[in-house]
Amino acid sequence: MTSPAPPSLDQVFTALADPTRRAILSMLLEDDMAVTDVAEPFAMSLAAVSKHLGILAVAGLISQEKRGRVKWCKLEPDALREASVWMQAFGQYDGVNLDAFERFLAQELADPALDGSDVHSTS
Amino acid sequence: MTSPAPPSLDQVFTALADPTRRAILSMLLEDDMAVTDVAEPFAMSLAAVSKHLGILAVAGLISQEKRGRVKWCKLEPDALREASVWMQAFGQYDGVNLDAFERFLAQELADPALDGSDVHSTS
DNA sequence: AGCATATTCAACCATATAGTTGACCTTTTA
DNA sequence: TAAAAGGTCAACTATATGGTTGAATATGCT
Repeated sequence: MTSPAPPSLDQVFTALADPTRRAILSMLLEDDMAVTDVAEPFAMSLAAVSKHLGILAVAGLISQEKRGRVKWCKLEPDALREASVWMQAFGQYDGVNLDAFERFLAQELADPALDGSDVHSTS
Repeated sequence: MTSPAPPSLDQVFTALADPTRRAILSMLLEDDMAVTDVAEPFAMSLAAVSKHLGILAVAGLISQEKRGRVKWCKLEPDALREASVWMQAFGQYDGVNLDAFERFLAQELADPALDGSDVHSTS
């Protein structure tokens, strides 16, 4: 078998263009999941979700490892970095909202438990 | 005429998924260009390039202004901000809570002035 | 062994996308 | 005023995409 081609920007951006696939990535952000569990919240067939996962895998955004009869899906954030870097070339994001973003992250990472509904409250 | 809907992540990522459109963005990074000049290096019809530019415009990635018979195309890097920040959440911070992040993003995009940062500072 | 579970495969359908060509409208120029 | 230049529109074609269903393939359980 040939070694897999590195994911292209085409594949990464195409994968990200679908809201179902972005939702899947969000789910995998929290934890690794089996295909069936990924599919559960969606109003579409298991086969359809399986296809979406295949597209995400080809794009390098997730990896899939089969243990027993269960195929585990894992977020692979590295693939996003290439695309992110590409985008940075266009953004003069200097002052925009990265300051606010970093403050958000600081709070988020400091105390993920209290982010229920008042993300920006300081209380 | 209705005010244009703000570009969605769908539209931005879909626009970025095509190599021709990414090449166009690269060209516009250097300078504003007329439609005919944008089309010149591509081995496709002017109409096809015109369509690509329309897709980029709907995604908010470029703006188009008609002066005389010439329509000038200008890069609008701000539209990349939302998508880029969305990606950063995956690329760098494993533990980030996406629900909170989405709320942050919604507020940020709705009213950047409210977040207390010096949004337009020239670093 | 036999059945249930987890996942994919294959065939199919509807719609979207990227491209073409030729006609058309508007603006500039001779 | 007539012709050329800059773009878009409309109709069409081919292919890609996202979804379905039913059958097939493994693996695990009793």
